[in-house]
Amino acid sequence: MTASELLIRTLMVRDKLSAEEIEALRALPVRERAFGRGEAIVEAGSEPRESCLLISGFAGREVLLDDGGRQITALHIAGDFVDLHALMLKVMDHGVVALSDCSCAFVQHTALVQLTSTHPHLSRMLWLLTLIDSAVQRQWMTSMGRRSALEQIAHLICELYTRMEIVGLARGGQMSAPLTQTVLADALGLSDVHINRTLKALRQISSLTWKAGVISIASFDALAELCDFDPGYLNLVQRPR
Amino acid sequence: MTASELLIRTLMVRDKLSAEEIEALRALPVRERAFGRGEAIVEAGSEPRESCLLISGFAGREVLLDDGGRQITALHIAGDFVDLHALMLKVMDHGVVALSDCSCAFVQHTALVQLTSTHPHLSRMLWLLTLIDSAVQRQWMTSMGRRSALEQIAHLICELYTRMEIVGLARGGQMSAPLTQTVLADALGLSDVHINRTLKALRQISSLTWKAGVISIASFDALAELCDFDPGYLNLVQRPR
DNA sequence: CGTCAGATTGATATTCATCAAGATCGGTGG
DNA sequence: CCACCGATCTTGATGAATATCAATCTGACG
Repeated sequence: MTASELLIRTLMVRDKLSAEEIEALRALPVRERAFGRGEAIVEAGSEPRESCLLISGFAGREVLLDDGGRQITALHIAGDFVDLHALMLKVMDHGVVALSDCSCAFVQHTALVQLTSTHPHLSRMLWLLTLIDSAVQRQWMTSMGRRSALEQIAHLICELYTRMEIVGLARGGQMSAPLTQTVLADALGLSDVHINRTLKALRQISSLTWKAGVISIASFDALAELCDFDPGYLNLVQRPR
Repeated sequence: MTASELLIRTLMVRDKLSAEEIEALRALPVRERAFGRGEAIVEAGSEPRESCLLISGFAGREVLLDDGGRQITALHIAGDFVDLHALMLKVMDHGVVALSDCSCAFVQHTALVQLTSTHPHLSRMLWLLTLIDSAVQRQWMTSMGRRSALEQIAHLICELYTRMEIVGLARGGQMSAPLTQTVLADALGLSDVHINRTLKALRQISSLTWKAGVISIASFDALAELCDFDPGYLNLVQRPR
């Protein structure tokens, strides 16, 4: 699927778009580029002149520390407008990295600013996307601060599954998730060893499988129950915005 | 200071505003209201029709869990447009609570939407404010996941001091911070007992004082050094946005 | 067959939570 | 003015959660 169609679909999950708006999105000029796993898509400290929409693969935002530690603050999947932030922030306070092989579409900031000027509603919709990112961050913080490692992992899996399902990348309790346990550790703020052990425990109590980059969930509801997952924060409802 | 002047100042830290834009902001109709400490400013699950700008006092965003736990995901001070999120998200996935006595200004969503339609640049500036919130969240996540409790507290103090200084509420190493240790614990994802002990350690190694709601920092630089604080993420620079 | 990244496991140390008990302090009613 | 009260801060003792260090195991792949 092309970048604009992906974006249109992502937006239409949250609100109706007029034919004219859809046209405007289709008219956005994009430059496509592939990244290998581990490659930096946007460097921390840089000042990008374009924003990146993820067409396929997994990407993450990361903050790196002096001592070599890193915190992944967000995971992104196909259809996510990964780097709208740079549009307003100008200087990247974090990096975006490919967690699997990725295909990206870049849109010039000038084109996006133009779009926000001529289409206030689309402007709000893009704003909305970043606000949903914020809501996801709130849930991650809640997990890190107040949920057990087990619940934390379960919650992340529920979130990922829900998001993947929306874009047609998950179904029947199965989804591809080519994430290393170390990546998971950096995302959840835990050590990789602890992730390994907790994952083992989770497999045992919830008949869940995570092998060769594929997660299989026996019962999503049971998993959601376990970690008190409520998808409301993902804003998967059409509403005038 | 009035709500609009506060907002104008907050925005002008990040970009220049035209006289006409300043006029438009001044013309925003606001309704003011006071809240006592502990009072809910915006209820989780509600669907506000107006957004809240903090005129004075401290407020927090909080996510509550089944088991009675809570995670505070953001702290807000005078000048912060606390609840722009509701403008797009419609349903609150979290609550906003007064952490001290607060004075708030509410702006109707209809007025804000109107503003975003007629003033694309102001629209982007409001968007920017929420993106800065996001950047702050990233730092908090980094602290929670990868910094020690000591560094985490130090980092929060550095951030708060920097933000307070901008709006003229801190100077000479002193600022008012009427926050309970329990509030701090809920914000950092730690237990209140642990906060107490770590705070004691921090007082000893960095000649810092926190008494009767007033924080005194002997050397900001030393504190910043301790936790690797870099204010870049707060976007305290004027730039065309 | 060797290599390498990732997963797994064991042993041990550290950090942090929990439970319980004072201590401090501002406010309040008598 | 004083006794009391509740909220907050403080401290100690103990246990659970998690990190760290060090091997070993597995599987893909040249």
